[in-house]
Formats: sequence, structure tokens, C-alpha cells
Amino acid sequence: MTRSALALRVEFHKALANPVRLRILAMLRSGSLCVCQITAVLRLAASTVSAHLGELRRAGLVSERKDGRWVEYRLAEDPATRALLDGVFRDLERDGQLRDDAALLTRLRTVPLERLCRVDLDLAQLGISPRPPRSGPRQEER
Amino acid sequence: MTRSALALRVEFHKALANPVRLRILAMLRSGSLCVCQITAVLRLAASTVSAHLGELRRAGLVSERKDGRWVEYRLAEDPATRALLDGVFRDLERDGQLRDDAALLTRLRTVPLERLCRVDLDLAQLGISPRPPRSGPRQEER
DNA sequence: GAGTCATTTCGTCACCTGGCGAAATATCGT
DNA sequence: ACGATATTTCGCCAGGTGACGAAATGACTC
Repeated sequence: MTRSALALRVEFHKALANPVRLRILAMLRSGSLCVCQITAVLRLAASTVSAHLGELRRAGLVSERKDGRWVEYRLAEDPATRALLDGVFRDLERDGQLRDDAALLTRLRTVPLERLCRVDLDLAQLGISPRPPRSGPRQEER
Repeated sequence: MTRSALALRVEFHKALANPVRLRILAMLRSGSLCVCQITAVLRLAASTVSAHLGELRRAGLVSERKDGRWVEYRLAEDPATRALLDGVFRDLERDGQLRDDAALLTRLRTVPLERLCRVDLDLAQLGISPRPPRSGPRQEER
């Protein structure tokens, strides 16, 4: 059954009412990503990242493209959704957390996925020792 | 301590991630209101409405002005906040629930507050028998 | 001071959310 | 078929959310 505009708007805000999902959307603005790339930046369990991506997909904010066992997540193509997200992230351009994420992601994109995504990977092996996120679980001692 | 842009944005979306709070904000766009006017439209307990207004105030979306035992709630004056809310409600202009709310509110604004706000008021005494909200608690049989 | 009133706070309950590890699923390489 | 891999689902836990009625608060009237 078609949902009302109000109900859809509530779902939109619910999807964005979480720092992790905002960080994911911010990263996707620079191009598509797989779960393990996102997991590497966020320092969360893959199951947690997968759950968040599920929320974003149900809210119509991201779409997925499967290639074998790989799943490529990207921002939704819909112009209206893009315009909403543009407005959201225009206000977040200078946020420190998002800038740290972007910097780390830039480095991680240079690593072949087959190497980056091994579950036993230690980022230190790649010469990358990302600072823990500014807040959130699994925060390690600096 | 100053919160980050990301944290503030999360709070903004959390505040809007609820149909009741969106309805309240929509109603406030036509002018300031007291708790009992909002309560009359929403058909929720006054404590519930007060709690939602508290959320909106903490998110910086509404401000209050006390006049004796009356509290007048209005949208925040900040231009940036106003612009965000304009964007939100531009997409909701045709929503049925919000239109019903606006119609009922127009009628209620003609009723003196001293009469409207008596806790023992039965809206039927005013010749107003609002349809129950399209969804939500305390929904009565039609 | 007592009673009334508008509003807020408190405590409770049912339900939801977000984290995790373990298990399951689907795909790929051998 | 088996092992490996990326990803998703499940179950659990702690904490949060949104509804309510009752009580409390502060202002007003007498």
C-alpha cells in the first residue's frame, strides 16, 4: 500500500537519525563501496554495517548491485533523493569526523579489494593505523 | 561543550523522525500555539504532547514564551533552521493528515483559549468532532 | 491559604534500536 | 564436493523511545 508523504518523510529522517548512517552516506558520495570498505573506515562489525545499509536501502537512500559474492553499494539515483542528500551534506562539509573518514577512504581506495577485505586483515599491514572514531563503540586507546 | 555538525544534524533528524513531531511543526508554521491547542488536534495526552515539545525545544526547532500559566510555543527564529523546515514542509504540502490538521486548527483558533483548554472539554460541545488521526494511538471507531 | 488551571515531571510498560558474535547463505576457485 | 570468501541473518543484550495516568509545579483567582 502506498505510504503517505508524511510516513515517507518520517522514514527518511529515521534513516538519517544516526551518526553511523550519515557517515556511510557521506562516504558513498565519493563513489560506490562494498561492505568491507565501509567496515574498515567505521571500525564496526560487518554485521552492524550490513544492518545499517539495510536501513538505508529500505529508506530508498542507497541501492545495491551484486557481482558474485561482492555487493556494491551506491547512493540512490533518484534526483529528488539526491537533492535532499545534497542539502544534508552541504551543512556537513567541514565536520571533522566526516573529513577524517574521507581522508582514510581515499587511502583505502588505493588498496585492491581482495587484499583490503580479508577478514583477518590488520590495517597496520597496509601502513594505515586509523585513529579511532571520535565517538562510538569499539573505541581503542590512542 | 560544543557539539559537532554531525552530532547536531543527527539531533535534527531524530527530532523529525516521528510523525507527531512533524505534525506539531507543521501546525506551528501557521502561528504560535499552546499545549492544549496542539493536544486538541493530535488527540494525545497532554503529557505526551509536552514531551514531544520538549524534544523539539532541545533540538532547537521551537521556542517557548511563558505568560503566567500559559506557554506559547512557536517555531525557532533562526534563519538556518527556518530554511531547513521550509524544505521539509515544502514536500509535505499535499499530505492528507497535515491538511486535516490544518483545517481543524483553523476552526480551533476561533475558540477562546479559556474555553478550548478546559481539561474537561468535549470538542463535541464546540460542534467539532475531529476525525481520529489516520494512524496512531487512541484511535477511535469511526 | 485554598481551589483552580495549564503545563511539566515521574514512573511504568511495551516496543524499538544498535551494538556484538555466531551461524547461515550465496558465490567462487580448486 | 570442499574450502574460502563476502555478506546477511539470527539471537542476545543494554539502552532508548513513546504512549499513558498520576503527581507535582507554578501561576492565578478568591
